[in-house]
Amino acid sequence: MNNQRTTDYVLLGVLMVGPKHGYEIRQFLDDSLESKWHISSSQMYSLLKRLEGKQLVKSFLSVQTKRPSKRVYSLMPKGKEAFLAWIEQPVMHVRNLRIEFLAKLFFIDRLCLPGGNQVIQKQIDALSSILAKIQKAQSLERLPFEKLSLRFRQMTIEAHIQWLKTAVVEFIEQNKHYSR
Amino acid sequence: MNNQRTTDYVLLGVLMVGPKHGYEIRQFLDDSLESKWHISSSQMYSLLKRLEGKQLVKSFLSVQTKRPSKRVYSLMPKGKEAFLAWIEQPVMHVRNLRIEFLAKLFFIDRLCLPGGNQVIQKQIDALSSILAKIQKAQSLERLPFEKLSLRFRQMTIEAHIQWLKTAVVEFIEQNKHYSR
DNA sequence: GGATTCATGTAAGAGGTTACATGATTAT
DNA sequence: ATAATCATGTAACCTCTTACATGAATCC
Repeated sequence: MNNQRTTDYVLLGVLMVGPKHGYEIRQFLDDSLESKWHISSSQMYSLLKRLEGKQLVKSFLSVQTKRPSKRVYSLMPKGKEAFLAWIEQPVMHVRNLRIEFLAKLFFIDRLCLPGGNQVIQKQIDALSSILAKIQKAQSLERLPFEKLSLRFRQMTIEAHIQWLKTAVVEFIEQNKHYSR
Repeated sequence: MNNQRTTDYVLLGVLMVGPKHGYEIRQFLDDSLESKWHISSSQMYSLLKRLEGKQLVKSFLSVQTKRPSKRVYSLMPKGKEAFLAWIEQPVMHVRNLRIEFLAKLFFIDRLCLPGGNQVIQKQIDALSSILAKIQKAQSLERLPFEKLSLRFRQMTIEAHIQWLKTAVVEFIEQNKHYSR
């Protein structure tokens, strides 16, 4: 239901580090994004093929003598563009914030991408505008159950915004020395 | 990705109100759970068949002269049991809390089920124990990114618990006159 | 000698979605 | 006349998962 192709972008992100074959991508994900991003290997292989079909990625077969041949994937310019565009665009479904936004922050950190503060700020703005709509709806709503439901969203989003603000302070400030 | 059969329970819940045919169930969901639970009609019809296969629900065909025949579904004892067991059991995936727990509260409200306070309290307890694990992990974690990730979960769960506490006060207290 | 690592996949299925088919009746 | 309502479904597709196949190499 899910993440409308976020997995694609995660794969592109892993290839931003450098060319890798499937098995290596999997290891990378297991090591670094372990708790945040799990992917079944069968799905990963099929996504890689699809990404190649879309020309976001290219591959060559590396034949080895003592190990099975492996197909090494690397980013195409179009893939890099798509990845960077994804990083900048705020997550619009609150439900996906944790998994998707954390993945973005992970790559900003790992790849030392510039503009991390802006990405976080954009996400704060996106959530703030959702929050404003909810608050408006709350003031009009009479039914107690609906109010309860709206308050759930309100309180959740407020917590997310608060967290994003701590992220600006602790995460990005700390990484200033990387990006300079 | 999703809700491991929560939809089944929502359908059972709708039938708790009384026997209904598919189209009516759909109308009920659109009217009452609109924003909280959307289901495509094709999926609904196939779920109803599956529920009947599991003996949670039974049906008969009601032939009409001026309208297409309709298949009217009603709850079997086994279905009622399964539904009530679902209501009592707390949601264990924080990600599903909003959609799934709100659905439970909706039915508690609509069906005037007793023990609403207990259901909320159980959910608070479940979240509190998840929170405790996260706090333990936080104290051991050194990597800044992992800490950030854990704090996201911590802050989200704290907001949910706070919300649940307001739910006890506003929602259930108000309904005391129903259940007595 | 047995388990694990390396490496890629296929097949089946779960749980959804959208688009479409059907066809009468009733409201505008 | 045409649009919406009533009523149930099929077909195709999407994303993702688990289970399984394969087979050499290396670790213990």
